[in-house]
Amino acid sequence: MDNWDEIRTAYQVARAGTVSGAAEALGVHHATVIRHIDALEGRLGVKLFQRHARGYTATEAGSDLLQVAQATDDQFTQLAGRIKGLGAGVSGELIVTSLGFLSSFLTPHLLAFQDAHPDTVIRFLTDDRVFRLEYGEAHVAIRAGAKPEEPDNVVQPFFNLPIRMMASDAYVARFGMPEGEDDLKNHWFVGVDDAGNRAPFNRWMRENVAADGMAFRTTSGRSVLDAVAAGAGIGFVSDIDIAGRDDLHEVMPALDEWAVPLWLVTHVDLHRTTKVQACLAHLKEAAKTCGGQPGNS
Amino acid sequence: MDNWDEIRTAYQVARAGTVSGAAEALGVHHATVIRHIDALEGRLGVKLFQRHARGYTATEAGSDLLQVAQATDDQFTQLAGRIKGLGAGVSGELIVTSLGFLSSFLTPHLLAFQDAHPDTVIRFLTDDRVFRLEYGEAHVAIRAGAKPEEPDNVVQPFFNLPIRMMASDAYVARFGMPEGEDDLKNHWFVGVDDAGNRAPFNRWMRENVAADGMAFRTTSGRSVLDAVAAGAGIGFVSDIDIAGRDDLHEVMPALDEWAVPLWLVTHVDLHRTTKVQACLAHLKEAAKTCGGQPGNS
DNA sequence: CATTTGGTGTTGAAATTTGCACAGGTTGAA
DNA sequence: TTCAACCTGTGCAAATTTCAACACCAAATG
Repeated sequence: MDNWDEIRTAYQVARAGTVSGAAEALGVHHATVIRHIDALEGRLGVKLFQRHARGYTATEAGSDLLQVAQATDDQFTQLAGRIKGLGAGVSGELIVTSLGFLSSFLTPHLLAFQDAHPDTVIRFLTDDRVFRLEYGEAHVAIRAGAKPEEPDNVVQPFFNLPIRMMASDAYVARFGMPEGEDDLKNHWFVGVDDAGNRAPFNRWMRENVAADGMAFRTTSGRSVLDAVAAGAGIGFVSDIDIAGRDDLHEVMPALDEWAVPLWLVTHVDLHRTTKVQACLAHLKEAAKTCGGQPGNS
Repeated sequence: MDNWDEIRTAYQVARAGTVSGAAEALGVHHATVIRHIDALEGRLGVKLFQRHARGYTATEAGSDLLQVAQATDDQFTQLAGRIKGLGAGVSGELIVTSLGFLSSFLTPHLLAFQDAHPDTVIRFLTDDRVFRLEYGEAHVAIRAGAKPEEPDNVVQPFFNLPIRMMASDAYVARFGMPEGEDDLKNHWFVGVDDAGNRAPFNRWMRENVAADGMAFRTTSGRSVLDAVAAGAGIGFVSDIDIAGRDDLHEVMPALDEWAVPLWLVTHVDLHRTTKVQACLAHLKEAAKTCGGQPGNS
């Protein structure tokens, strides 16, 4: 049963009882309607209507079709309403993804967003791997580091996450606080064990701290925080991880170049939906009020 | 939500996951599929799919459409099966109509037909008014008299119903049997009170029996039979009404010209369906075996 | 009884849709 | 790394569909 449009035409004919009426309802010429009916009957091998001078009356087959098509029409109308509402309103599922270390910062704001839009169900995915927007894995992704340049992705600056050089109570008790920038070379450091890591604060560390000053190397950013907290050495910690802890102390004033740029990334196909727009606006507002520096473009 | 074909295209894309796959399934060019999707999305104002190099993946709206369209496709497939079976097989409703006086003859044959085709429900309509095939009031009509010439009706000869000149026991007891054709003018007759009645035996009666010989005039054929049976006079009765009665006696041998031609009439739109054909075949067979004279064309 | 109205059905002309060929991109394997 | 396979996307020509106008018929109307 191909050519659903002909079924729709036949449906209107059955409803109106006349070809002309159906043509008007469909907004096409009545000759078109006649041809559709003829084609459909020809393909089915059954007469759907009995023709007479005053119009068409449905045969059994025609009434059967009328019923089915009636239901279909209702379904499609509802579907169109749902879909349009889906695009226009803020409802349904909203998938946000980011690297794991942003979770503690993002979660409260996402919850606030869900409160503001009760019809939405937010799924917040964090993983080490990068979720691919092209495959519909997420609506909004927060990326860190260099500006993503993937095609079909629209990228907006989120904010620059300040990174500070921190030492824990335990470290200070054992080794004391560095006395200014020149004293740093006499201290132990904790860092990421990845020469290719291009984060600006890591580059700074590689350049300004002797390699034998690295007391502890880890592979994940999360472990750095744990190592710093345990007193293994001085390390770079983001504002997010610092918040609410008083066992960490800033070793020297943070340099702007250390800050990690964060990006809001969406797929071009979904970027214009009001739902995604609402989410982006909410996140940007959150970044503004929570003291992050404005992102660079 | 107009243009159901585009929904069907979108459905196939959602199913296949690629434009090319959908195009192959639909038997159209993949460019056509892309244009359908674009048009549909444009009209809905919502992206149904996310495009990437490996194909299309459905968004929420797309998955919603997939579900609805899946159900629709099933519905239409079932419908097509039903309709095709409806035309091919002998099932469903079969409406037969005739003038009332043929009821006693037709009913047993229609019951036999229904026995032979258990899936059919026969509706046998008899009325004085002529049912109109053009409006779908009946599938098969049995007409009497002159050959119907309505357009869009296909007319086949059924059989010639013999008409006999009969007198009842009661009449013979009072007035005796006419002694040959010449004696008819000395007897009483029962006839239809309608000068315009063009039935051949009525014309014959008007020409060969003095007007004052008409003892009893009625308006319906049924009443003639009752009047003859009651002994009001001699009258013309069809073989159908004579069958099984032994209180009626034939006054003189029936003339061929008295016979009433019967016609099987169907609407051209329904004539080719196997159901109608089966019914016509059955009725013709019944006419042959039940002693009717072959119809004239 | 002529006339008007509202419908079907059919033809050539126009417009839209479709198909084709090719460009450009990505993925995965050699 | 290169290559091959596969998919999307687009300009242009062809084919199909649609439109417009008319003929025609039947029923309603005066």
